[in-house]
Formats: sequence, structure tokens, C-alpha cells
Amino acid sequence: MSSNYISQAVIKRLPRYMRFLSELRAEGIDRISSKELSERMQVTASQIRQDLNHFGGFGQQGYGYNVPNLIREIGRILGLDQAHNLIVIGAGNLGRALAGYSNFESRGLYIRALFDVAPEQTVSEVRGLKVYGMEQLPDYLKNHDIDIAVLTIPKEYARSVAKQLYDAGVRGFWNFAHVELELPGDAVVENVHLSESLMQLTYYMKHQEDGGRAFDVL
Amino acid sequence: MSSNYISQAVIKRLPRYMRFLSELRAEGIDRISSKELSERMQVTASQIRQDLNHFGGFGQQGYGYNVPNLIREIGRILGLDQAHNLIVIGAGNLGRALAGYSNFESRGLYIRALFDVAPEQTVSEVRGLKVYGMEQLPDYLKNHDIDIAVLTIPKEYARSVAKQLYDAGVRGFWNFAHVELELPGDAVVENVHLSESLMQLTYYMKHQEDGGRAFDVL
DNA sequence: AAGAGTTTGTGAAATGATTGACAGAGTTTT
DNA sequence: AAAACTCTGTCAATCATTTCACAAACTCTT
Repeated sequence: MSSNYISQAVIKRLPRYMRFLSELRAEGIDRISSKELSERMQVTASQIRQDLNHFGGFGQQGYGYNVPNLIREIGRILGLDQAHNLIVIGAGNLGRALAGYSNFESRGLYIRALFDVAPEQTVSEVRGLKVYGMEQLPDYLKNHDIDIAVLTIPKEYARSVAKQLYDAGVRGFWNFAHVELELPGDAVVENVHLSESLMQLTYYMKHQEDGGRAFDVL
Repeated sequence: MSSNYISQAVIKRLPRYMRFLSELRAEGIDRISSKELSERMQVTASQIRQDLNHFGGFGQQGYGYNVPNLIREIGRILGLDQAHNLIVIGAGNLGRALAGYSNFESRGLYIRALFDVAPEQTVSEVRGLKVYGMEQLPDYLKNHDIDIAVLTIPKEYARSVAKQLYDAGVRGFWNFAHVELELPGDAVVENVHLSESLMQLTYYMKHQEDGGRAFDVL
């Protein structure tokens, strides 16, 4: 892999660091050592240092890490320093739940609108956001610069809608449909298969004794 | 690790096998080789064989795997052969979305009721399921045998509610609150931190060129 | 300003996961 | 029923990730 390749294992952990660091900041703590953080996060201190070091040294010997600075740096790595415009396709309960997430905006993630095949059957506004009909999508995409589409639609429609969005310039897909999207290589797709996560839970419930414990899936 | 320990990497893949195999069955295909399946799933054939072999040989040389049989076996491994009773805590959009998932029942996962601090503010029934007030939870748990609680409540309440559920005998927790639950060792917790998954997406959008492509997070 | 105490950054070692390769078991064809 | 073919199960090799260990850099105390 190229010299600046960062493994997925590391990337998965960055948002979690972000969450714990934000909590620390909220508590007014602005300095932390890898050891203290490791105790809070239930990981090894070594892993934290190794992870952060992939991006350059953000810490200082004898001192530790500066919390606000580290939040800023990880945010930059995750691409949260630039704003993202999102639309939600599918204004069912899940789509509305995601549209209602209040903490996205503080990360530069702006949900701009929702679309649904039957907008009149849903509430016409969600937290001040308009719910448009699907037929208005092409026009909307022409007039707005949308980065990311959140797909909360049945799997039957997911592929064709994704294709349509891709052709209109959308490159990021947060996909909640139970199907693999098939898009050109410059599209970035993050699949969230909720029912698969529930099955992991049932596995560990059945095999509780043989080592199961809590973990993160996302 | 003990001789029958199965790594999390393998467990994570089982539900995905389940999904593809169910699709095959729906297509009327009842026999498949690891090679064919690997092409559909975009993984190596070797990995499929290795994975399945952890649980004993379900295939046959010169033939491949029998689809319905494999579905049954993986279902058994995942604990889907026994029924699970779930309740949803938090009847907001997310809770209602999960309660509305129609394909859970075919896997033996039965959502039995929802609970909310302000049940009168939500619809009183979701897909025929009652929405109770939180004060009715202790009584409900006494009279029903609930395995799994789905937590779709604000992080401030998640820990104390989880504790309450644990004390009433619930051992499985599907946690959508942005907080780590702290429960005794025999509880099984599966965390779903949606916003962390979205941040992975923004990372790969920013670093698209250096190797990014689609993947599953759950 | 020196000494005692921290804590990072980092190479090396250990552990874990994936892929490759092929013998042997079974299937299909003729 | 033999020969040609297919495909699994599995061992070994490769590749990836995590942990260990410690010198060097900095902080804090006196």
C-alpha cells in the first residue's frame, strides 16, 4: 500500500476518539495522556499513540495531548473541516430520525432536504426541512450542491436511485437499504445493515460464555 | 483462546452470508460453490470456506454447499433458531423505524412493545404494537419474558434505563444511544453509533484517491 | 537550573486474519 | 465403471494489526 495508506481499523476508531474527546472538552478537561484516555475508552494506551501517530505527532512528551487541538486535528483528518450537504431519500421513520439528529450540524454535516415517493403521506416538514416528491429530485440536484445522499428506501429502489444520484454528481452514499449499491469507483458507499448488527447480538447472547462482551459495530 | 473461539471478524460476516444465501434461495438456487458465492459477495472463496469451516463442514467436495441447509446452519450458529422477544425503549422516529422492520419476524426476532417517557405524544400504536409509558416498564417486565432491549433514547437516560432493564433480567442490549453502557459481564451489548459511521464516510470522501471504496460497517 | 518524574513516538515482537495451494473426496460424463 | 472434472477442507505462507518496551523529549518541583 502507498506510504500514507491508513488501515480501515484505524479510521473506524477515529470517530470514537472524537466522541470521547468531545466529552472531555465538555467536562472542561483540556489535557489528557494516552494512558488516561485508554482507561476511559477501554483500549490500550499503545493503540492510541500508534493510531494518532499515523497522522503525525499531536502529543508532547511529559505532557500528553491537548484536547481541543486533538479534536481539531481528528476532525480535519475525517474531513469534518469542510461542510457537507446531505439529502435524505425516503422520509419514513428512519429517514426522519436521521434528519432529526441534532448533533450533525456541529460537525459540518447539513441535511438540506428529504425526498419521498409519497411526500403527502408524510409530514410536509421535518425539523423545518421540506419533504419533496421524488420527481423533484433532478431539479433539486441541479440547483443545489449535494455531497452525500442518505438512502433509507426499500432495497428494490436503492440501486436505481443511487445511480440517478451518482449521475447528478453525488459521490457519497450512506446506505441503509439491504442491498449492495453498484456504483463507479469514485463513489464512496458506507453501508449500514442494521439487521446484521442485531444478528451479531443474538450470536453473542447464545455464546455468552465463550468470551462475549460489548463492542462497537460502527 | 479456547479451541472453539471464533473471531469477531468471522461473526461479523455471518449475517452477510445469511443475506446473500437468502437471496439465492429466493432466486430458487439451492446449490452454490464457494467460488460462485465469492463472486457475488466480493470476497475470496478461500475466506468463505475458512469461515464456514470454523463450525464444521457444511459443504461437499465436487458439489458445493446446499443453500437451504447452509441458511439453517448459519441461523443456528447466530442463535436465530430460538425466538427472541424484544422491546423498544424510546418511541421516537428511530424506535418506530426499528419496530416497523418487517423482516425481523422471519428470523425469530419479535418486537413486543414500545416504551416512551411521553407515550401520549407519539402514536399509541406502531404496526399494532402498543406504546407504553416508562412507568409501566417494571410491571411489563415482570409479566413478559424479554430477551433484548432496543435503546433509542437520549444518552443521558441510557445508562440508568439499561441498569433497570438488566436488574429485571434483560441480558441483550441493542444500543443506539451515544454512550457506552456499563453493565455486568453477562450482559451482551451491541452498540450502533450511527454518526460514527457517517464520519467514516466523510473520511473516505476526503481521501477518495488513496484507496477508498465501499464497505460494510455492521 | 538541576534532578525527578512523565509521557510520547517508534522500532521490534507477538498476535491475529486472510490468502494461497493442493490432496483427497465426491460428482458428472461417457 | 472408469476417466475427467469439480470443489471442499485444511495446512502453510503471507499480510495486517496490536502490543511491548524503551530512548528521548518535555514538564514539574524544589
